[in-house]
Amino acid sequence: MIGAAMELFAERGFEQTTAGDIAERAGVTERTFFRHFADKREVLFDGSPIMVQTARDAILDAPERFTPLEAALAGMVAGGGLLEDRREHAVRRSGIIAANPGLQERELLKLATLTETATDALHERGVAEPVASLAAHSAVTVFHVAFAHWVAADEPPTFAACVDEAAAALRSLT
Amino acid sequence: MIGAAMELFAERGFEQTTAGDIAERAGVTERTFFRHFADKREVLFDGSPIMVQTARDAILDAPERFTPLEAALAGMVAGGGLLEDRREHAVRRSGIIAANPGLQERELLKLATLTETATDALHERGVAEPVASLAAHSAVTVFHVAFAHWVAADEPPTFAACVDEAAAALRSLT
DNA sequence: CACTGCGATGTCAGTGACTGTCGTCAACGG
DNA sequence: CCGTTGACGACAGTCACTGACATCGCAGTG
Repeated sequence: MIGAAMELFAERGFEQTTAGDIAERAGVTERTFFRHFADKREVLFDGSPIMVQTARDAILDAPERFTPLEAALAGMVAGGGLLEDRREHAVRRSGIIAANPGLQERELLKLATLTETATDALHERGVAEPVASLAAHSAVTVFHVAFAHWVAADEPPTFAACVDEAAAALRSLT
Repeated sequence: MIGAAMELFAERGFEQTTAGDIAERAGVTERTFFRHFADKREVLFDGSPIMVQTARDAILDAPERFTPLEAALAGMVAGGGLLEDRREHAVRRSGIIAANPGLQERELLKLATLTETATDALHERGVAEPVASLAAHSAVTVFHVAFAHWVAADEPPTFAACVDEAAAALRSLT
């Protein structure tokens, strides 16, 4: 079903594709489509909960000596690592999202839940406010910038390398 | 029209209010409502472009000696300053948004355009990538955290004070 | 004063995203 | 062999939003 949707979005664009179109190509009913996905946009964000969970686990498993920001960044590297072997898919998906404001909104929401989850994980590590929120926000910002760079690059670098690069730039800010 | 919408959202919630309801209370047609607002959510984000513009101007007007982050933060203080004398409204609005995921999505999108505008303004100041993006992201993060604190506080502090506080915490991260 | 845009609005019909409900059918455990 | 359960199709309904066209008030112009 996700495959059918991505095909159609690539062919005619997101708005020009109706939920019925996707369902038809997938060989099911429109009603069934909405049983699997809360709304038309969700079909592009299927793996998001897994990534968030992975990031959370990595933050909790990070060595104790790590600063809050370092722990949060470790989570981003772990989460982004899931994309490492599906770069093709990630690039196509990212192109579709870039072409539609509504999808960007949804992506922002997913990043926000990543931020919240990271904040909670830092709390569990004993980090207090507002440091936890700021470290989580900063780490997700780094993730965002790193992802953009990783997707745009011709010679694909390691995702972790992109994160390191963006994190270094962040440190140089203050 | 904005007043009518806020009343209804507060009375029965965002989802339980139809565009027709808002139009009726405002004494116009549903069609007219959609001539003034691109969609039902936009009615809560009317002042956003002005705030973004104010922030942009402040970034461009900041003293040359300011670092990129300092300039971006000056923009956030200026933008947030617009809310200073309408705190009541800001608090009610923020409660409505917090109660609805769709509205949070839209708010995130507005923050993203603030980030983009700030990035562009930094570019105009001669700041290069990825520093410009990261400084803008960081400043908007500070804005976000500061705003949440400003809205939640019982004894309302100055918005600028909230920004300073959050910015100090940010600096302590690295 | 009559005439002429023109911008804001009302009216109406239509599309598409979602939702609630009900019936069917196949897998599965007892 | 039978009751349960879960996934699905069928269908009707609501609501967000859009395009097309008619109307109306108002400013400027002769």
